[in-house]
Amino acid sequence: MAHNESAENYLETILMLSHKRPVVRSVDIANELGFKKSSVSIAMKNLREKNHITVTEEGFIYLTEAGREIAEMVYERHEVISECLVRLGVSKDIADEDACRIEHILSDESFDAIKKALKALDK
Amino acid sequence: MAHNESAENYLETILMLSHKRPVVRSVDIANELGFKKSSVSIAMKNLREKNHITVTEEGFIYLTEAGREIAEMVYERHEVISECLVRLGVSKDIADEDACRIEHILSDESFDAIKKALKALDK
DNA sequence: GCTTATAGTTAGTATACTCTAACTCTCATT
DNA sequence: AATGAGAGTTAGAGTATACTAACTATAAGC
Repeated sequence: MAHNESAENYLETILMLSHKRPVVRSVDIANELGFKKSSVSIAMKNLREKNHITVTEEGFIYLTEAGREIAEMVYERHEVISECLVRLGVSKDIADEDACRIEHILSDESFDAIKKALKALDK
Repeated sequence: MAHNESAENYLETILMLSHKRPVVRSVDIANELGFKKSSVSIAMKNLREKNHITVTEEGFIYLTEAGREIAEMVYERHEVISECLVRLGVSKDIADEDACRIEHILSDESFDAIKKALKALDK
């Protein structure tokens, strides 16, 4: 993974918020992540320029195909890593915090290995 | 863990190199990490100011008590995380690379859980 | 003694990311 | 109409980290 940690995190947050609400605005992202709206504004500008999101006149934010792909990949990583830690006895909260950081830096190979191990446990 | 990722990495590298060679110099660290010597020079200055290393007149670098403690903690994390990934089927090289990044951001709780799980496997 | 290689330092640059502060725009209520 | 809340933007600052380029100092070889 390239070092788009910040961008990946924003995309993931947009995806998560879009599951919870009808529309997602900059201010919702700022609240969710605990960032200032100016920071989010700049981040959204960058995501727009990379064609990872589109923003309507009303300020509603939508993922593009490319953006959604990244967001869903990161989200899946989050779920798998968090689940793995919880299985090892880590509390849900801490597992989520750790997953939030690890999801961006883990190699594909390691991710696949963890995913496979979890699947094997489910059988 | 505070965000001393870079400093932690330098300390860990000094510890590793000190296992392989009689003395450790800035240039050895630069070669090991693939950084420019100017970057290492600045990093060593910071570590000196934090009393994590001492540097002799000849330019030999030694960990202080405080520095060694951090280095050994990070090193142990590296070993445990890498071992965990290898057990899941990840190649040694990739496991090492991933461990290098995860070791700085994993919570104590998750680290302990992984360590415990590995120990249980060894029995 | 002079040249070259090796090691270290410093100054200034670049990137990524977030922050504060100040501004605009729109809408609702008085 | 005027005030004020909510949302978004921009400019400028600050931190962390590594880089290039230019410099110093020391040691080795000719």
